[in-house]
Amino acid sequence: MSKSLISAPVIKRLPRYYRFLGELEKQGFIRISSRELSEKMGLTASQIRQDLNCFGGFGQQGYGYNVKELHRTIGEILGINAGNRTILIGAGNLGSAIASHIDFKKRGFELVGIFDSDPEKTGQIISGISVSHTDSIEKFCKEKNPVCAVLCIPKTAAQEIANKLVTLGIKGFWNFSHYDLKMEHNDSIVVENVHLADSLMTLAYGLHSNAENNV
Amino acid sequence: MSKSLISAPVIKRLPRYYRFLGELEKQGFIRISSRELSEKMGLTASQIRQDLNCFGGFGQQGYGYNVKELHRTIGEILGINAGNRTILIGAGNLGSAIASHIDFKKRGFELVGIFDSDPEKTGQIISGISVSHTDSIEKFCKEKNPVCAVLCIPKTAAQEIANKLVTLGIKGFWNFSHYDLKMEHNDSIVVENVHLADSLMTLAYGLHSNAENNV
DNA sequence: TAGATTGTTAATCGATTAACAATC
DNA sequence: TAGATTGTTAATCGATTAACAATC
Repeated sequence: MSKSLISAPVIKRLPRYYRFLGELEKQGFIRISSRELSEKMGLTASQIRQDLNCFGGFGQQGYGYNVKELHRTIGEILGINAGNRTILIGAGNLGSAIASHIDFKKRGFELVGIFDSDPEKTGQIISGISVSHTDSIEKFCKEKNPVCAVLCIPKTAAQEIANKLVTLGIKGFWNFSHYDLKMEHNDSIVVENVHLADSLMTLAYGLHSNAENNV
Repeated sequence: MSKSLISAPVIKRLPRYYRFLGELEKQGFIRISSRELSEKMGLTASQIRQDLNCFGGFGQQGYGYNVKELHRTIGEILGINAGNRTILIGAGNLGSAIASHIDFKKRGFELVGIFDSDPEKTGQIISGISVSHTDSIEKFCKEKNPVCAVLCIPKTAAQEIANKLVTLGIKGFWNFSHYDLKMEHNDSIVVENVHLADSLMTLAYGLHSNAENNV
């Protein structure tokens, strides 16, 4: 068990801090105060200090934070160097795009296998990896022990495949299947659901409500 | 102006309600109580009743909610039938996948144009639409008046293109560019940032923190 | 040292949950 | 009618913001 002691809102903000600090480092910033960073990010300085202090005192009174050091530290906290071995299931439009477009290495992952149930896709090379048939997942997992799976499959198949993958040792899911995976009674499995359609509908609401109010 | 009176957490939950109700409708449910729905969705019944009552009293005491009717109503609230004319900029891996994979129609959008700065891409057909060169965006907007833009371009180009699109009448952005668009002093523009890399890093954190705690 | 800015505690704000009267 | 379940108000909880003493 042992749920993280850090609250979800804080964790969700970490990648954004990481992103901004990386940018600042590139731009040559050596140090930055919580106030300066808060203005750039559109947060309060208080929140930044509270957030960072969940993990330790990374700043220095009267000086601020060392940009490079803080960037590196947050990367460490996020697990940027974990190299989690990862498989991707479903080499359709979206799956292929995710495989090619996302820099897994930079985010703490290593893409080691791509699978699809369509025999026509088998053998295709995506992002330097040859697509295998889903039938071979079990064998692959036993040999290579991946810990993470990206699901780019229809929602009807998602839960079943996820359950099977858990028995094969998968500990984390990046789920694009328009379905909320349920991993009941199993706190050791982490799931990140990406609901692109939900995101788009939130945008629809924004446009709709603005239009209604003649903004 | 006129910021929505509904809080962001509520709005973000609407698409999920919509999804679950659609599923229930398909499964033949005629009515459902807040308690029953709360169990299926992993929320409290209180929250569901509070959320729905932001928009009106859709239920009936002693009975619950009519599934079909509630589904339809939430769709209406989200603006599922708005048919927002939409252009997509950046026909790379991700852009093409989004264009093909997302059912824009079903979410209140109509994809009417795809643009890329690479002349090699011009003329390619993606999701039934011929890719045009970005140089022609201005002309296109003046003729077709799209209201929404999907940005699948590198982060370095995002802000500049977005600014230009705003002058051409674009009111909403679905932004995949790994960059937080800033539309200052302009409440009439809505932005939905999709940070796939941030999502992946949140997953990295989950795996990392679980591993640390020997879960 | 004086000035700046953190780390941290206390106050506020907002969101979630609980309770219950209204009512189908 | 009696039972069920809503709509809504009140209580609680947690997250954000403000304040300030500690300290570089």
